[in-house]
Amino acid sequence: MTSQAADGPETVAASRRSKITPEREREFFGAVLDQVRECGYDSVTMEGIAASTRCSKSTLYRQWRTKPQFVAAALRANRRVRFAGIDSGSLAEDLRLAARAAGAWSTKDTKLVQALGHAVTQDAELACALREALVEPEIAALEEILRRGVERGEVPADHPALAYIPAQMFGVLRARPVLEGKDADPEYLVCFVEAAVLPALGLT
Amino acid sequence: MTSQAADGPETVAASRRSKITPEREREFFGAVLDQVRECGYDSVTMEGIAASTRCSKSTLYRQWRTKPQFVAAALRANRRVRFAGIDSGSLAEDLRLAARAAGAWSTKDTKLVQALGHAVTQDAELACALREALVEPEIAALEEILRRGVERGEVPADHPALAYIPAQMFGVLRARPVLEGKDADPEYLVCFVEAAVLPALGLT
DNA sequence: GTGTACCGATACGATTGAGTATCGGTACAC
DNA sequence: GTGTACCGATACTCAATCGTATCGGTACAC
Repeated sequence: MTSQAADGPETVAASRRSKITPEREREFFGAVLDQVRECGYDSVTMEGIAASTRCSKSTLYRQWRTKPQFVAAALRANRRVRFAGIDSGSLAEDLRLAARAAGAWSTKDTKLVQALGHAVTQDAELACALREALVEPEIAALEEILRRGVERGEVPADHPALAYIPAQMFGVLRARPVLEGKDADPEYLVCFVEAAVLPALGLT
Repeated sequence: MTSQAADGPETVAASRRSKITPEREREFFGAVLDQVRECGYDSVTMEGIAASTRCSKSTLYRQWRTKPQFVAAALRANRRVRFAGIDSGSLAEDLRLAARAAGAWSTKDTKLVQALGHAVTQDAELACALREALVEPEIAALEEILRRGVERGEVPADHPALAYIPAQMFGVLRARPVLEGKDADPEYLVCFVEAAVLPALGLT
């Protein structure tokens, strides 16, 4: 809040460039993502965000030039690795843990992907931000889990099912709400891993 | 099949109730679905459809009361079972055939689902039409395939992987474009079935 | 105390699209 | 020939939203 007074020579400009604190920014970002999840990208309005965060439209347009840029910034700021730090020493257990973690985020993430699904085809920056925020980090983490399993010799490196695991996890996560009207909760995903993924890999 | 929709105070209506022939109607429906796939639901305008089919907005509003009703009608008219008639006598082969068929439709279907993904949460009729057109028929057909396999004794009725097969097929279909930027073509899906689905079921 | 720079409120311009209304033209029934 | 009912064109109403501009207020620098 009080200026980070240990900056460079241009401290004045740097510290007072914007009066919007990181907390305040997170508020904006949280509001816009909530709105997107709830109403869809097209239905979100800058006026609505301004009203719900009790700031003015001017502020939003001053900080971020346009609506897609604003949403993209919110996505990037929300970037997080859902299953970081999973490393139990066993591939099967890692996959179960990953399933559980993915299930825990499933409601919010799926809604976001769903809501942005189309907007993404119209704005390249938005598409990029979505990939960076919700797709690539998780896929990379999953591949890392698989890589370690291979390295430990739990499964052969050229096992044909390996390549499909990320798509399976991702797909089932997104598909269940459509098919069954229920979110893919942790239990569902763990059962899926045990019933389909592990057997396909030849694990227990 | 005949163009008679919901409207008839009986009468000679059968012959001249609407001058719109079934062919003409298919033109409208084709145009609107193409537009939806290409630009998304929100970006589709009744004016645009009218212009691209060289009819007048009045005609569209006379036949279908509102935009969502129009799109829903188009979806229902487009209803088709992608893998009807698959029955090779072997579960593994049936699943391969289903994968091939699903892959063949994947580009158009996935775009449609993607484009309507959000609109569907705002209009119940649209949601219903989408389910009826692109989700339920295929799931039902797939379950029928599985049922026959169970009946033939190829796989036990309570095999835990069975329940996840529809979600997997559907999910992988929708997930690949997001993860790899490529459509899930028939070869990809067949490989998936052979690498992951059949092994999980304990089929060669 | 004075200046600067950002904030919030609000008004504004411009565009766009849904849905309605009007009107002339025309195919078919009788 | 006359009537009916639908079609296409077009003008219109109404509402929403993007993005800009204006203006007063205020926190901080000096």
